[in-house]
Amino acid sequence: MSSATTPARGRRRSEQTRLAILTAAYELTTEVGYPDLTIEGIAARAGAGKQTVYRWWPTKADVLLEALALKADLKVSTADQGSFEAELDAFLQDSAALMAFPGVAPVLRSLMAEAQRDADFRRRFRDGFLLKRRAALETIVERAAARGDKPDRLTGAFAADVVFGLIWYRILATERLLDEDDIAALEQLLTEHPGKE
Amino acid sequence: MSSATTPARGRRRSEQTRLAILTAAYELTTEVGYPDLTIEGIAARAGAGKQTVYRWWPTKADVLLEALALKADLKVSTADQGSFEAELDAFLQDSAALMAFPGVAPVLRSLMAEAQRDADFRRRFRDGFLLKRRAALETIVERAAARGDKPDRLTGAFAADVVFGLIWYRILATERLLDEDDIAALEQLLTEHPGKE
DNA sequence: TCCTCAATTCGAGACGTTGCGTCTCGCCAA
DNA sequence: TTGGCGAGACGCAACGTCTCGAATTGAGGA
Repeated sequence: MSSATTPARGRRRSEQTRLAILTAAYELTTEVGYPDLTIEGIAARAGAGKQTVYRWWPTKADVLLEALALKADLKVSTADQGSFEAELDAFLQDSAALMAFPGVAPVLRSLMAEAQRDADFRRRFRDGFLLKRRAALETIVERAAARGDKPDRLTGAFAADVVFGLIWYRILATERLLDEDDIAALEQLLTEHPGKE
Repeated sequence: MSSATTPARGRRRSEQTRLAILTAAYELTTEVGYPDLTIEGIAARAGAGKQTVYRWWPTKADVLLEALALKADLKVSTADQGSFEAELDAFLQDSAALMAFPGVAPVLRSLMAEAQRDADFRRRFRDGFLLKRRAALETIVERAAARGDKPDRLTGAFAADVVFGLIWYRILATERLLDEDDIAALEQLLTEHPGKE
């Protein structure tokens, strides 16, 4: 069960080929679009065999998911900024910047679309991407609660639904990215203290 | 440009076949799932020829979009209820009921996914479905503004982004439907009057 | 130390299958 | 006479699997 039981005999996986495949997938998506992205095309562009791709990734969506993590730095700011408002702002700024990174929005659209079609990928996408993003935001809300900084009746889960709901709805249903006004409106909505002040 | 210029010569379109195709598409989607839904399968189930389907709908997604309108009553409550809160509640209750209607959530998932892949369908889906839903909610916000009932700094567009963002994020990224607690939390979020009270 | 063998990945591409969207046919209704 | 109808043949494209010989790596014997 441990790695010690598998001394890794035989030829090792080529890291160079792995990177070539991920890069080819990302570039091809921006060039021809996700529907016309094929495993065959990825392999050809990367100078690899089809079997090499199929050996390591179950679907083209999984290739793209890993390529996204490679291309765009997916770490989000969850550092303690002293106040709920400051941390929420940092998180939203990071998210907006990520969305604005070239090619990211189309790739996210494609991955979410694929997650609706393929139940297995849906699980991998949720565990490997969506839930990680949620966890980051919920950490901020929990810290605010411990700090006594959190608006009443606001739960981490609901805050995540609202924030990611807005972000994803913008990506999927509109063509608009998050701008400063959106971030300001969202912060105002979530940081109000009803019944106080 | 008017219908008078087309005296409708030749055999008329069969309404019976149209309904059979829409019903077959809706049922097949719930049975085999959207990815395995094919025009050939729809035609076979409906006892129609492939060409009959292709003649009237450009893609299977368009068939399903029309089938959705047929199966689930898509009208939303925009009647004047006297207050912003009452109208928002009625709208959210209607939306939650629609989502809970058998087969609606999977169909909505499929249509949104298809809209990410096909730019032409994307436009039809937006104009024929998404924007109509938005307009209904924005009507409510505008009436509240005229009534002096609207929270400060809340715009119809932003309210629509938040509400539909939450609904769609729930459909696409989670498996949870809107429940009463969600509706209550959303209403509280949107009806607070910061700086007043 | 050196050699041989098994294990594993690699690039390349052949293969059968599937569903696509178009086209054609004869029939039928307005 | 015009155009929708059911039925299905047709060529095309991409799928995912399989096979091939070469390259790389570790294990174990000489």
